[in-house]
Order: sequence, then structure tokens, then C-alpha cells
Amino acid sequence: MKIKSIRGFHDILPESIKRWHFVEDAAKRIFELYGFSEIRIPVLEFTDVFSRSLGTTTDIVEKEMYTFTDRDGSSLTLRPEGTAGIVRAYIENSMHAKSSITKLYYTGMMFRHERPQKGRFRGFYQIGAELIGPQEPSSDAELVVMLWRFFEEIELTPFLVLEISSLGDQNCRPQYKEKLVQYFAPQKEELCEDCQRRLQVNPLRILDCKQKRCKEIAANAPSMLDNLCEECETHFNYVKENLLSVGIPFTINPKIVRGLDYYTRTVFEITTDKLGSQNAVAAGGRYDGLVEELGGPATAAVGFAMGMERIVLLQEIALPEGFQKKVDVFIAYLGEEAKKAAFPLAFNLRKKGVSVETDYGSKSLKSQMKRADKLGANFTFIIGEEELKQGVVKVRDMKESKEEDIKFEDIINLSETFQP
RNA sequence: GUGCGUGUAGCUCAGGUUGGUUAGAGCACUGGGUUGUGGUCCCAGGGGUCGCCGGUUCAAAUCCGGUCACGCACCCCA
Repeated sequence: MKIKSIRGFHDILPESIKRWHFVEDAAKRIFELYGFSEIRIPVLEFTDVFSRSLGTTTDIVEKEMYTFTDRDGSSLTLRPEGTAGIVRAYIENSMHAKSSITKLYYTGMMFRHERPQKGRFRGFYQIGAELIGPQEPSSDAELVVMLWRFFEEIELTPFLVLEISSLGDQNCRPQYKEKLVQYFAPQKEELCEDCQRRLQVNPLRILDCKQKRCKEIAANAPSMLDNLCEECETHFNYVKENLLSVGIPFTINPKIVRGLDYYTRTVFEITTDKLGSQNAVAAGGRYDGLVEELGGPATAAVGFAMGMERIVLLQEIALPEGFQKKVDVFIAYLGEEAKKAAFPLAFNLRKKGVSVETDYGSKSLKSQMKRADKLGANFTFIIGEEELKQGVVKVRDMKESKEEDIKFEDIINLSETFQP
């Protein structure tokens, strides 16, 4: 048996890591600008943390978690998403007592036992942010704006659509659910098997069923947005107004139903039509009940998570070129003496911030030049017997194909000229 | 979890239907043409358990079964 990675888990190789850094750096920069701080939490939690917060009837909890029993018999789960663990950490560290407003972001691998597909993995990276404390709609809006700003920063917005909706709250959602059940019940026989089950457990989910007949029936179903209580409607309108005031383009899609039970009021999704059926790039919403549900003080919160693999995939489509690593200087040497002289030269140039590559063996000048070219070196330094004798380095400008002898002792002072 | 498709060199792919000597190409890699000069060109070389396991056969990359992985759709979701 050849050794290999687990199904649905993948390596991110050096040739694509620049894109990952680009995306991660932009996220960190923007999020910090909006006052968020990074938090790092464990990958493994007690299973309760997830089953209590995500809702026991969700697919994630029902059939997608990597759950196993620890040596002492306790049930542990590899995190399938970030929010539950953040809230656990928020409560455990009494963060509510340190400040009434807590802004956190995180990155890391999540685990879901799904059938792998393009843009869907069993081990995948997410970046997410949580704004815990305020219940006012301007916090929802700020979070959505920040997310959109991030996508603007990495130039992906031309490929993206932002959709928002409201799921109501403890007051209006139960009534709405009741209305939905009443609407669907008479046509129950025509719904697909899944939806017949959903009618019992979570009628909201019928709204985003993809079956043709279910869609037809759902088309005339009452909308949550027409059934919001006054507080929820005011909240939703305020969010929309805030978004409009800064020119963030969005559409309202009352059919957005989040996969996790903890959401209340505002929900949003950013999707693309460039990635096939795994079209959600980022999604989130308000979850005012979760902190209390997990044993903390009643605390409002909004958050989102985005899928790194999907963003990087999109990024490759948007910007196919321009992420190759470049070297400032390649030092080519001929002979053992020159090799020994090249070593401290490389050391000192790197100390000055110049990126330097060299050979390690004793290849021909030709093959060293070839490698310099392949690495995209701006300059190649050639050191041979002649140069050693004269105490110079032959500096070749690779783009201009021009050469110039520079004295060994002057090279370091000129280091800035070798960087683009 | 379901359906369909694909799996041959590091990469992209021929060959397979009509089983038959050493399984090919381009790119990449190494070396040489130019005993010290890249990106073009020419020459040569290295590299393949034909995804894996089993079956049919004198003989399997080729036919059959299973399995694994990937892709697409369902599902789900970031």
C-alpha cells in the first residue's frame, strides 16, 4: 500500500501558497482596520459544544462530524465550523466582563465528512469573524461592509453577489413557522421525501430545496420578510439603510436559510457563479441566542465565515498570472574558490534584504544561468577565476542582458539597486 | 449517502473498440552543441508496477469484476 493522504484532505503546495498569503494578509489587514483581533482556539472540542450550538437536526451534526471517543470515554469532535468554539472560549474566558464589545477573527482548518467535490473538502480552511455584544443593526451592517471590503481588496467583487435576508427572532419566527406548516401541509404528498421530513423538523428548509416540484410549491409560500415582527423589521431596514449609505451592492433573497440553527434576524451570503455547485464563498448572520444557549450571559452577536479554498480557486480564475516568486539576485560561481567567496556574499546581501539564490554543487555556468532565468532573477552575479583575481563581481542585468564589473567591497553598499 | 464520467511519465494527453515483440508525444528535468553566459534553436539522456486487487486467456494498458481516488450533478454548505 502506497502512503497517501486521507480522502478529502489535500496539500497546499508552494506554487499556490502566494495566493493563500495574499488572501490571508488582506483579510488580516482589513479586519484589524475594523478593530478585530485574532483568536486561536483548539481544533478539538467536546462534542456538546457543537451539537448544542448547531442544532441536532442539522446535517452537520447528524452525519458530517468527525466524532470519536477519547481514552477517558468522553466524546470529542474535530470542529466542523468556527463559531461554536469561539463562543465557548468567549464564555470560558469571561470575555463579556472585560468589555461589552468583543471583536474576534480566526483562521484554521475545519472538518466535515462530506463527499468531496470541487470546492468541497473534508478538511478545509475558513477565515471567520465574530462581533459579540452589540445587538444594534449597525453592527450587522459593519460586519457585512467589512466582509465586502475584503473582497474588494482582493479584487473579487466582480465575480460575487451579496444577498441578505432576515430570519426573524423568538417572537416572529415561531408564528411564521406555523404559517409555513399550514401552507405546506395540504400539499404534503407532492413534496419530496426530504421535504416531507423537513415539514416536521424544520419547515424553513423546504424553501431552499432544489427539487423542481418543491420549488414550484415554495414559490407561493409566505415569506419570512412579510412576517417579521416590528422590532425585526426595523432592525432589517436599518441594516439595509446602512449598506446603501456606503454603496455596498446587495440583493434581498428571502429564501436564504442558513444551515445552522443558531441564526436569528440578519443572514447573508456571498456567492459566485464561477465555481459550479459549491457557490457559497462566505456566509454568516446574527446569532443572538447562542451565547446563552452555551451557558453564558444573554449576549447578542453577529459573525461570518468564508471558505479559503473557494476564494483561492476564484482568485486563480480572476488573476491567473502574477503570483510567481521572484529572486533579486542569483550568484553563479565557477570553481571552489569562487564558491567560498559567494557564500559570505550571499549572507551579506540577504542581511540587507536582498533575496539571493545560488547553486550548491559545481554545475556549469550555463546550467546556473538557466536556473537564474527560471527563478526570474533580476540580476545574476558571476564569480570566476578572472573576477576573483581582479576582486570584482560580474553583475549581469538579466532583462537588459548587460554586464558590468563591480568591486567586491562595493556590492553591499549597492544592495538597494538590485531590488525592484 | 445516490447517479454518471475519468484514472497511461513530474504535467497535459495519444494508444484501448479489432488483446500479441522493447507503451508513445509535447512540456518539464539532466547533459551536450558554445572547455565562462539564461530566456530561441538543435542533439542526446533519465524517468512509467498503464490507479490498485483479482478474474478470463498461451498472452491484458487493452476484455470482465471489485476497489480506491478525482471530476460533474444530487445532497449539503464555507
